[in-house]
Amino acid sequence: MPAEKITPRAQDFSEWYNDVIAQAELADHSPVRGCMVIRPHGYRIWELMQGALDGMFKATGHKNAYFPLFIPQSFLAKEAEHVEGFAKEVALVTHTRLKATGKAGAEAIMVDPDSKLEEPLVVRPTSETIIYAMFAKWIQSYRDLPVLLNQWCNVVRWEMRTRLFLRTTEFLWQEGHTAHATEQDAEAEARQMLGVYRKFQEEWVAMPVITGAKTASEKFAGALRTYAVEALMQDNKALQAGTSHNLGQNFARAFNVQYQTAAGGLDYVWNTSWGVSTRMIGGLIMLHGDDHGLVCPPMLAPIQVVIVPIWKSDEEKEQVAALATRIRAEVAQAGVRVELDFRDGLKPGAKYFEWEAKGVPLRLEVGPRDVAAGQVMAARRTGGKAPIKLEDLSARVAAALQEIQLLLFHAARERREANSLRGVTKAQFIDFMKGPGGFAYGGFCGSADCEAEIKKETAATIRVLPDAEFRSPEQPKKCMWCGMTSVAEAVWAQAY
RNA sequence: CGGGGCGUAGCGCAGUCCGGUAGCGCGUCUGGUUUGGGACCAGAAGGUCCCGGGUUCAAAUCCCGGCGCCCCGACCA
Repeated sequence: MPAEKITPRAQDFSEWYNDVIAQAELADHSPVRGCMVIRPHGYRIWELMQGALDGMFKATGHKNAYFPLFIPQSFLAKEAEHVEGFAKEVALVTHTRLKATGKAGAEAIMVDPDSKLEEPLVVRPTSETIIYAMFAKWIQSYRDLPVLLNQWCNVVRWEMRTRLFLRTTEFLWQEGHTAHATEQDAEAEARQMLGVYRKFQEEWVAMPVITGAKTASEKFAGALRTYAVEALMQDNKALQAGTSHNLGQNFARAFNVQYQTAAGGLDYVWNTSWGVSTRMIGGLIMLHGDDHGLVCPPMLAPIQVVIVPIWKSDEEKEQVAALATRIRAEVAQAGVRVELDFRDGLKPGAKYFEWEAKGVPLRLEVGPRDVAAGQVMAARRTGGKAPIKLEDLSARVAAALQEIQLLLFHAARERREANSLRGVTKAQFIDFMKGPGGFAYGGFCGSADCEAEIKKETAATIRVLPDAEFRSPEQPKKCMWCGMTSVAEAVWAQAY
């Protein structure tokens, strides 16, 4: 049965979101403020994301490495914009020991004042500084370039307000860091990785994205230019699902990452950094979920197919078990992540609801009638139920999964387009942001003041200055807000 | 950090205004009957009522002070 899509833009959406996470057993709030416990089912989604992305990074010539969790406080101070961007949200290690006080309860232990560090250590909010400090040691010659590294790790940002997956105090991510001889090389790398993110999100997450550049006020602290992929959620708020930065020579100067050029001169390297995080899981939930719970795109579904056996008598149970076991083996053999739910004492309907809440894309029901007819009943999480003949079962299952994957992508893209408004005027823009919301395309004068005023009045920000492919056929001449000459088309939305 | 809501059994909640035996639903356990869209009957287990003080013969309930969680705002991936 096709589920009604959830109510957009209400507080209901937040409640629904938390409920999906709970019902699907993805994550929990931890006893530590703002932190998240990712449960096995949720973590499996992350592992699948990691596997896919890691393969794409390696295919583009990158290698994995690991850098420390702790960064000397002084490192953070070396790049002026970077300090400003992160200083107000870092966790610090200032002491290295506790000591017993002899008192009872919570006071039984205290920070040992004698263990105070001379220089506090910052728990990494991102690793540019420590990585470029190392690059300075590793890079001497143009022959050492490019350096193309990635690391999978956790980072900590002490945000005021948190939300499972979307903005947690600690989160898991991947951060790529590269060094290049020329600006062109760095620009090409930043662009290439943005393309990798786009491909991953479209093909794996079934998440249509808009690519483009951030304005000065939205760019990464310390970057020359920031590019981003932006998606539209079902409540018509935008989610920044990944970023790629051309850092220019800003960090190279701050950390003295110099190399000898082929011509014999000395020059600073050009850096890029790029990252995606567990936030993408939040995006997946908000993009595809419905009133029945999570809808996992097959490519990232921890369980792609669940087999639910149905029986009455012992004799039927035996026959059904034989068939269910056989088809599990057959489907698993074809590389599909499949689970056979043979729990006794639960009615089939109860199992359906449970697996739907967990987002399993395809359910195969196997009962006495199917045994007799030489078929199984296949119910799609996206709606529709039809028998599948046992011949070619695994091929048909694979085809169904592929269709579901594509259907999710196309449905999401249609929703995005239906909630996009092009060539907006100021009045339309205000109504749009007060009302349904979505992506608003319009002319932008390039002024940060104008940008700030729009944000203040409508809570909308420029998500990207879209790449050519996403721009409107007719380019705006005037800023939709102030009426001055437009320097670029911009896409606005209220955002997570 | 500002505004709002909340904290009682594993989960969801009632009880708090107006102090007087700790309750309900779901889940769990036992037994039986069930099983093609959330099963039913019978029985059972399960609690520092967030923490610390105070008032009172008596506090989940009233008073004071903490802590934590959720939602909205500012900030952010």
